[in-house]
Amino acid sequence: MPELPEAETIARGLEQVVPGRSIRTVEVIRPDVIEGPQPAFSAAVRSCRIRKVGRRGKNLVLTLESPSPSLVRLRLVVNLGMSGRLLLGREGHAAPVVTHPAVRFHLDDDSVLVYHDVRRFGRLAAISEEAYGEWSRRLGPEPLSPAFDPASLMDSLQRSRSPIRSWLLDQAKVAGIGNIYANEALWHAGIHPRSPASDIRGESVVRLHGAIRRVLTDAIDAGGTTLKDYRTADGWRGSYGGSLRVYGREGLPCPECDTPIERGVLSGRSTFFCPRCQPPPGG
DNA sequence: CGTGCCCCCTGTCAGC
DNA sequence: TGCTGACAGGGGGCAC
Repeated sequence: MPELPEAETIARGLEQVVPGRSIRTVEVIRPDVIEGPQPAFSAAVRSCRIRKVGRRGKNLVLTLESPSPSLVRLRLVVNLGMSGRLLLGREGHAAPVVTHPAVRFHLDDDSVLVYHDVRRFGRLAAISEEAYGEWSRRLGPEPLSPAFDPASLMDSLQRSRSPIRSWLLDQAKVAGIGNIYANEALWHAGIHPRSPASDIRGESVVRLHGAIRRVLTDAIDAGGTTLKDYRTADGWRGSYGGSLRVYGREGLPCPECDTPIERGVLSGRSTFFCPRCQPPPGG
């Protein structure tokens, strides 16, 4: 669910308020969302000071500093899965959106950071800087960073025959794109979801690069897309849903040419496209 | 390196 | 009203 724009919105919201605060206690309500042994997780993060809240791909990354033995740095990586939320509230004044708390971080200023997850597909991991580096290296480039440019995108696309929609969902290729923004970017670029990655060349690569950036930045500006579960750290909904051109719009007219939007299934997941603006590969 | 298929889990909605 | 099946933003593992 939450993709890059949603994770970015949450990270920005938390970055404004939580750095400098310490974790007083950790309450693990649903141990299955913890990566690895839960006692080790709790012991690792307890008493840590939060230094920074960032993002890598769709994951939230909190940089923590342990007071003992000697200001050891570790990273709290939060993958929100399909229905995860990170909500900041006041102790004893849980927001009404908190119906399925999985982990509560009680901070030293009477606030609580709640990891909330109905389906519990999300995961929380407390890892060393070294392990974080290894994990991060396995992910593709950040699509909004200078490292992601048309030339390197073209290079990467040439090495795969995967349908482009599947290619975009592969976090090792580009980090942070999920099913909503993959479908949206392909519509903006005029590329069919089943087009083999290596068939995308020249001007199409430039259009795809631009479409990915445009869709992601516009979605960040809108605070993300709330279809159902996603909320900002303050519990607000994202408003990019009104800007979706094809996702979830089967049968509705294409905003560009009025042809009804079609829905297909690719690798078991829905894909939406305009059959006229996004001509199928090979015909 | 691909693909499809299954699983994790809960909630919602359409159809009967 | 209730039951059943399909489906949902993610990702990992499996066989082929």
